[in-house]
Amino acid sequence: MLKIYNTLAREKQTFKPIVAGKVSMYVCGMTVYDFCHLGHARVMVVFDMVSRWLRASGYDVTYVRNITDIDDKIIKRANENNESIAQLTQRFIDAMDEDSARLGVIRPDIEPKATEFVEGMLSMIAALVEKGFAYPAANGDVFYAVNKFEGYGKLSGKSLEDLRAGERVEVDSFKRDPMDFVLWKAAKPGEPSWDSPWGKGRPGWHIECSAMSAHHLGQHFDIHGGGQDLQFPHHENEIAQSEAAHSHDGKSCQMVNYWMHNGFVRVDDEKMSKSLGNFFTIRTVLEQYDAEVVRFFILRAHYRSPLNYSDHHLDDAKSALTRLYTALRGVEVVDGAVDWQHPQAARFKLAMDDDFNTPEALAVLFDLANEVNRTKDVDSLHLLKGLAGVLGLLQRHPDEFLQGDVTSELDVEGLIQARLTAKKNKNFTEADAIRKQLAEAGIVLEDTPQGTTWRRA
RNA sequence: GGCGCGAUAGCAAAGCGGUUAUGCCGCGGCCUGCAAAGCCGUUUAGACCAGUUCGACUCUGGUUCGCGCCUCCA
Repeated sequence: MLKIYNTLAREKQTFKPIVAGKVSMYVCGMTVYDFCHLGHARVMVVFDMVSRWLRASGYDVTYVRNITDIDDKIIKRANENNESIAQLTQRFIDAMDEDSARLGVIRPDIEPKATEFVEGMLSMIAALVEKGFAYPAANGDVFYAVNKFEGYGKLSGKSLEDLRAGERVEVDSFKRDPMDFVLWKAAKPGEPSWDSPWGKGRPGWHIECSAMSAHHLGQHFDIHGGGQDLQFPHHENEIAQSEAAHSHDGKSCQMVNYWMHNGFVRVDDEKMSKSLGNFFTIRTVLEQYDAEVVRFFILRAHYRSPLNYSDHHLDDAKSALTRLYTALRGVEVVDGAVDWQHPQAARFKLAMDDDFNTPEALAVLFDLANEVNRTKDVDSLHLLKGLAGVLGLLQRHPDEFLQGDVTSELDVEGLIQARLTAKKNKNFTEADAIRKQLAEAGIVLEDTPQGTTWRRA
């Protein structure tokens, strides 16, 4: 039985889908004005893992991840670059697709773009105004009146009084309450805009997710995910918008049953973020590390824990993954269904069902690798590959992983043959010299009863 | 200031009220011409102070430290 830590309840809860056998899941995706960094990689990989596990558990999953393709930063960046907004966003959507594919992320079923849903947002804003949850201001903006929504703060555990007392509440004279947030922004000269009952403008950030999730998954759906930093205000505001807009006779209806938030990627114990400037883009990291190593690195920590990024940790992950691939080397693995009756598969399932405990699930993989290395047991071998596949790992040919990123000018096979000849002639000095030469090129030789193989260091 | 999360061996990271986590690194052994890989064994744990308990890394309270949200953020 799957248990999920629900931010809304602040505890693990048994997962019960709204419709038996089906799961509707919405995850907040990227604002596409720059390359994705490792923090984005974590969201993509974590919720990819979640959707894979739900599917492996037999659920029919509809996974929606949005693309924010209109906002202040996009407009600013497009102006700076002297390119159109459409050009800019498409460029970074393509880059994002490329990065996520390399990380082994299966594309979400639906990837709606904000600009394609402005109409839906406008009708939702209209409903909010009509029901008294929102008001047009004198400057042409439309604001959400937080004090009209009873449950405001229930996700993030904040109270309006505490929020108002905070030091960093923005002052905006057009708001009735400093905590009110914008649903519709009046267009400034030169900005892209859409017509609306309140004049030309563009949507606020939060409304897009409310409109798109309702359109694709309905007013009430199972799982909503995103980074921890979206908990407040973004997700709090989504709830306020959706539950108020969809309310009937003054009774609000629940938007989401399970809220999931993944932890941050950190650098030197600080959150990796754009504003701090301490971010590493996915593509930069992939210049140095195999994408599967990065995926493994992410899944190695529990999704809610902080994850420190450093070369040392990536090196460590690489060594660990090498161990798993080494166990698969030189043996035929026919892909087949996982036998969930197997004790180790049962252990894996128990771990994954416990709020997606991937570190424990990976420990099962290592125990299986040990079993394979010891006994060459075929069931363990298939299970190792099968279970790893559920996590999107270990699906390449071992040699591709173990030898893949070596680009050597040397004739590796020729040198291996020369060394074997030298060995046969007991000329160990020569044999060791060849091995040293290869080692300096980053190639490690391994003599086995079946012959000599090599891998990159 | 308000709210929340965390502190596990050299590094990373889980479960668990009593029994080997796991990976990397180190050490010893087996294997090997020597290595590598693998196998076997092994050294390093549970921030601090109380309490509950026959027994706590695991539960409770406090202290200290770290991090996050309260502003755009995955």
